Amino acid sequence: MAREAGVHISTASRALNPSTAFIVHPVTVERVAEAARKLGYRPHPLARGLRTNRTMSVGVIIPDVENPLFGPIIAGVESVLVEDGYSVLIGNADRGPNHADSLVEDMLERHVDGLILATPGRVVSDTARQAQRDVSMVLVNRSVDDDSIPAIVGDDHAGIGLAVRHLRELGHERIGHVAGPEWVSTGRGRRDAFLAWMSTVGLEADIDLVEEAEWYQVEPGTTAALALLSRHPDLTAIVAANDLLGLGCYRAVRSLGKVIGVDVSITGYNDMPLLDLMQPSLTAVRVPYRRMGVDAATTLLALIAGEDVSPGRVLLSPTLAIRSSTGPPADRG
Amino acid sequence: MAREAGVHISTASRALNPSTAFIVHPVTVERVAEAARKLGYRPHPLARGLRTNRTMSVGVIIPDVENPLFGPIIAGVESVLVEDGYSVLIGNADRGPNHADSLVEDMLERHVDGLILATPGRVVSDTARQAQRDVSMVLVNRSVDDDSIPAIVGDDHAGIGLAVRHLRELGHERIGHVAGPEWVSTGRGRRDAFLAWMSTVGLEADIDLVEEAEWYQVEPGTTAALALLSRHPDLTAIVAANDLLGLGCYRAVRSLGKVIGVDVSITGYNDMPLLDLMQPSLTAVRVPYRRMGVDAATTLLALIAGEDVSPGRVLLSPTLAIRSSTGPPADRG
DNA sequence: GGTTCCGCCGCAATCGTTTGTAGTATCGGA
DNA sequence: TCCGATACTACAAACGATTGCGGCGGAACC
Repeated sequence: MAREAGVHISTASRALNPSTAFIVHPVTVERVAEAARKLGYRPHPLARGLRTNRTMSVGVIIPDVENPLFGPIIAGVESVLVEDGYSVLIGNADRGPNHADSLVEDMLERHVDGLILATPGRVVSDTARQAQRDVSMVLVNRSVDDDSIPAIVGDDHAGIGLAVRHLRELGHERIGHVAGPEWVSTGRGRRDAFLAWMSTVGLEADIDLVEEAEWYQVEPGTTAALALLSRHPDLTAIVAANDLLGLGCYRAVRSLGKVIGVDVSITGYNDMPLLDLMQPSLTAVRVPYRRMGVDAATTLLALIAGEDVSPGRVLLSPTLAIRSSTGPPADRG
Repeated sequence: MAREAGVHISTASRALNPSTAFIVHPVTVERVAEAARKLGYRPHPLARGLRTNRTMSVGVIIPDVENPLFGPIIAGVESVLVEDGYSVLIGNADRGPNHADSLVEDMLERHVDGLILATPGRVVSDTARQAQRDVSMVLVNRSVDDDSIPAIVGDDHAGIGLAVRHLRELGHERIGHVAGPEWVSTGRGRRDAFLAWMSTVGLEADIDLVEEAEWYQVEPGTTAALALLSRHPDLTAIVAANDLLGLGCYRAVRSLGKVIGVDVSITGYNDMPLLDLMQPSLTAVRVPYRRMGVDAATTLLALIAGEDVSPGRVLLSPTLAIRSSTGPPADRG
């Protein structure tokens, strides 16, 4: 130990710890620091954690690590936590609905100092709810209906507004919506936002203009778009609740012999990578996912530090990446 | 503690530990187990780790978490490690070349039981090299020139072979290669494989048929493809060292007024998501990344368990996803 | 009946820190 | 000279587990 090297025993601990260093003589501090440097001394995190009851680690639970969406969130979270000396434990909840709960329990057993949940759903399990008593917790990219847990989410209302207004400004009047599943927070939120914005821009807010896809994937998107277009053959634009659904709309529109961006404009949501390389490139609402991770980590640190954080949800403003899947409606011949 | 609840002191420890349970009377074991269950007792991992010198955690260092390529690797690693009670600490080395080293040091300070490195480069830093003394270590998706560290990598030779043979069977005879940077292990490896396979299938293995892109991105791909096609206007097919490079070739080919899959066939490498939705969809060599993660974690566990693992590299066989960017060469008019 | 052996359990040290408390030296004031 | 305050520093008890070793009982053997 550095203690042997320098001179004395546990004085070294105080000397090395900035918040207690004032107790020990400056000269001694320097001597200890020197010895520590020379010996390459590193405090043992386990011993320290055992005593202080902190592990300097936080758990991040992701519904599906393979989904490119979560990369930026993880990166954002990691970037700020590492800065403060925390480590990031990741949990991949891809084994069904209650897998997330078991991961939460694992994390609690490991005595993480905080927890960041990105699992979907509009309600949180009892496990998670009571975990909140034991550990600081922040939600990211999802929220709970009663806002009892701090959440960092994209502003879906604003995002859908960007899409709807963009289409309206291009001249579209018959706009439909391919929605995500209702039980997912983003599914219902974006649908409601769509209807609200339709009337805001002076169009008919008819629930019949909405078709719910079974899941956020290409196939269900095609199915939903076909259903929507058969009910309303005169639609000139579709707002999709998700990029993959938007790409699903591509297929539907093509199978009807129409041209994307001319006969029917399409917008996506999230702006995942490679959309700009599609033919045509997909106009999409861009959600600041990295920022989301950064903010989640920041509020988590605040919570851990004991600062009181308002439990509500923080909305991050999206932007619109305008590409070639949207254009003015074709003249009706 | 469960000890108070059950009956006695540290006998509980033995009773709960399967490998020492035989020392204590079966009846006592059951009583302890019962008490532990009732009290919801959980051993404190820090206390245990302090004594046993194991943290039951492993570090995974990724060059860029935002790259969709690494999602499956992480998922694979996580899936097997969690099974054995390990936690996964992730480190995102996106802050330049020596960031990975500092992450390795962080991990060592945390006393991880093992380390999985996915950082690129054909050589490993001194830091990493000497870290190998302190901790079990496995490389994934990269290897070192001297094979001194166990590595799980895709079989690039076989993969390029799939692409070249596929094109050859379609009838192509003038095939070029857009290579990755030489300093990256995959860059050089795939280039060498390309040249080797060209002569294997009875074509001219001319280094002049290879153009090196500056980096694995779309833009450099376009640049390289343009250079290649201006040198060899008669090429009917291009093997790209990477999907993004392949997509870069799309632009180059189009800008020359040629049709992809007809005038010029193109193959990618990695088979990242969404390639099937491109127009045309990109034929690509598919690398089993999840499997790669699984195997890396498995060998790491073997290393940790003290079994001796051959330090060489394990090659995972790729497959070929044939899509519409490749087709028989157009008849020369 | 006494000795040995064996199965089972408890004692106490240990891992490497943090931290409350006690101790020591130095100095100034009376 | 003695006392008290001040300014450090050392002592030792935690934190919660694992583990070598010694003890204690009963059974078996002579």
